[in-house]
Amino acid sequence: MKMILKKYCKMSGRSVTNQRKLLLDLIYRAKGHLDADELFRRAKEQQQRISLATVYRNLKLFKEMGLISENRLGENHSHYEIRSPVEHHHLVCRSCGRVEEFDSPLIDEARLRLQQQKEFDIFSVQLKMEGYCPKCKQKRKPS
Amino acid sequence: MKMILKKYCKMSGRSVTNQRKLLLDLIYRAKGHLDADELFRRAKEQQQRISLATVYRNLKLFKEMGLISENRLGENHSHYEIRSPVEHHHLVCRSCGRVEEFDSPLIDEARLRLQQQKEFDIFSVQLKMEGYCPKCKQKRKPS
DNA sequence: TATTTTTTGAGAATCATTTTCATTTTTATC
DNA sequence: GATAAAAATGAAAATGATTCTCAAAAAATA
Repeated sequence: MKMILKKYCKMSGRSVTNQRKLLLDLIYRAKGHLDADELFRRAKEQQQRISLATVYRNLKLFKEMGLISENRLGENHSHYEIRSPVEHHHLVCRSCGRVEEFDSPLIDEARLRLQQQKEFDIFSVQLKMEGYCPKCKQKRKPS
Repeated sequence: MKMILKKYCKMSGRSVTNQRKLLLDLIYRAKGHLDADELFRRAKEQQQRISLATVYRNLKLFKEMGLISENRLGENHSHYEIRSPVEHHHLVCRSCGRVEEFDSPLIDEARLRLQQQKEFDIFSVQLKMEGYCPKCKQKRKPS
C-alpha cells in the first residue's frame, strides 16, 4: 500500500504525508465498506490531531487517483473501499444493512453491448441490488 | 395520474391535497430526471405559496407509495421520476451530464441468478454506468 | 539548510434534506 | 352542508454530510 501511495503521489505531484499513509492503510485493512466518520474515528486512535476535513480531502484525492471507490450503499452518506482489481457490485439487505459483494459475467456482457449500442466510452459500472437477506426474509414472514 | 394518486392515498389513509396533485403531475409531465429544486421552481409557478419542505415531504411519500423512484445520477443530490412499469437503468455522461436510459434482459438474468445463489428476496436493482457520450468522446481525443 | 509548494487542523460555511410547530386544509361524522 | 378530528402545510430553524478558508506546519525542491 505505502509503495503504491508513493507511486501515485509522485505521479501527480502530491506530497506523501503521514495522514495519507495512515488513511489509505486503514481503508486497506478495513477490507470493507468504511464511511468517512468511521475512518475518522479509527484514524484518531493513531493520530489524535487528525481532522475530519483531512479525511474528506484525502478520500476525494484517493478517488481521483483511482485507488478507492465510493459507493452509496445506504441513504445519506458514502462508503469507501480499496478499488479491487476485479470490479464487483453490492447486494444490500434493506432490513439489517448486511452487504454482500458479487460480480457477474452477465453484467460485463451487458456493458459491452450497451457500449456498442449507445456508442459511449463506459468506464464505470455501479450496480446495487436491494432486498431481504435470508434471516430478515424469515422474520418478515409472520407479519 | 390524479386517479392513481387518489387511489394510493386512500389506500394508505393519506389526504389528497392540491400540492400532491400538482407535484405528482409535474413529475409526470417532466418525463425525465427532476431534482427537488427544479420541481420546487416549477411548482411555485402555479402555487406561489408552496414550500420546499412540502416538496421533500411528498417526494418521500410518493417514493414510499411506489409511485416514483429516486436516483443518484450526479454527485450531491437526488433525481426523481415516475416509476415506469418496466425497470430501467441509467447511462450518464461524466462530461456533459447527458442521461440515457436503457434496460437489458442480461440484468434481469443476473438478478435471478443472484437471488438463487444468495437466497435474498431482491426487490430493487439500481444500475448506473458512466462514461463519455459520443460527442464528449470526440472532444477529449485532441488532449 | 533555505526556500517554495503543498497539506494540515480547526472551525466556519454550504448544500441537500428533515424537523418543528402553529396554522390551514382535508376527511369523516353528523 | 356544518363541525370536530386528523393530516398536511408553510416558514423557519435544525441537522448531517461534505467542502471551504486561512494561518500554521510539513514536505518537496533547490
